[in-house]
Amino acid sequence: MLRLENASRMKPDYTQQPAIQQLRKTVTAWYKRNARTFSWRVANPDPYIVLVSETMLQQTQTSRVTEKLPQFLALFPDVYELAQANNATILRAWQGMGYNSRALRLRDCAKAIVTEHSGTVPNTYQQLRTLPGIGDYTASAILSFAYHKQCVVLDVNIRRVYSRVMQPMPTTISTVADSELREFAESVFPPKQSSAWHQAIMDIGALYCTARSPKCAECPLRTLCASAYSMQEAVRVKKAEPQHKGIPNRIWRGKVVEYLRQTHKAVHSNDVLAHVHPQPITKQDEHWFETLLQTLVRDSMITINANHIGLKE
DNA sequence: AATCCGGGGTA
DNA sequence: TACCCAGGATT
Repeated sequence: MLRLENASRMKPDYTQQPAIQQLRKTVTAWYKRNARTFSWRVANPDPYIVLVSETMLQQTQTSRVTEKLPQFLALFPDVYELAQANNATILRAWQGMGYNSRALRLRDCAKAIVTEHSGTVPNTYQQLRTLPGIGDYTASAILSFAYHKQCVVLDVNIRRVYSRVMQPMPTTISTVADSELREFAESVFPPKQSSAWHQAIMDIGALYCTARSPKCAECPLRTLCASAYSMQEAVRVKKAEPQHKGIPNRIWRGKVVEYLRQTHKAVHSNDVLAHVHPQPITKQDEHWFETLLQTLVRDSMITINANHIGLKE
């Protein structure tokens, strides 16, 4: 009796087909009833909208994209409109999204799609990967979600869920190596269901199998998961990043761009500095700021003429 | 393989 | 306060 009880609680062996089938059945049934609803998650999405939404979703929570995507699409309803936008227009439309280089790459991507692909988002991995701003995840997401290609999709959520399900993870920050993850990923997603499957895993990763404090007790995969209830909560060691007065330089850059979004004419660099930086301002602060501005020039976000700064047109 | 790149929600 | 997030490009 005790032996039977233990046996029933044994974790599945995902090198065996019955375990795979069990996982597929559980995930699919859960998703059918509990899928999150998003404006970009529709039966046959416009590939252009998938391109825009997946770019926005890079390192960005769904809640923010929910708000910004409709506004962005109202300004740039198709790839041709987006391709024509200048830097300042794109950067203003990107307000509140963060990682502003994404916005410029997305516009450049639209340009390339218009000039090299007759305005149609490519439907092969190789073609997608040559486009600016499209890496492994976004290429796979477009193929799977927009074109219903049967490919593996790996993002931070899916990596985390797969790692925990397939092997006992000692801590909440532990993951399996990518090579092994891909092998597992290839074997688990059900035939013809790449799109729904990968979005289902992302939902479970976002709702239960979270990075910090996973909700194993409520997770639909708790009986099928090698790591359920058994992970030590841990935190990543983060390396130092370039900063000024305790604030990372990327945040200072963001402050400058945000200020220039609102000032529709060029502003003297001293005024920009005064608006983003606490007083008093030393010579060292001024030198640091000049270097910071040069990185924004380098990244095609601003232009400087006679010490007057504006978003790059 | 490391580093850089936003900014807001959350515990 | 610290940590996290549907990554990608560069070096």
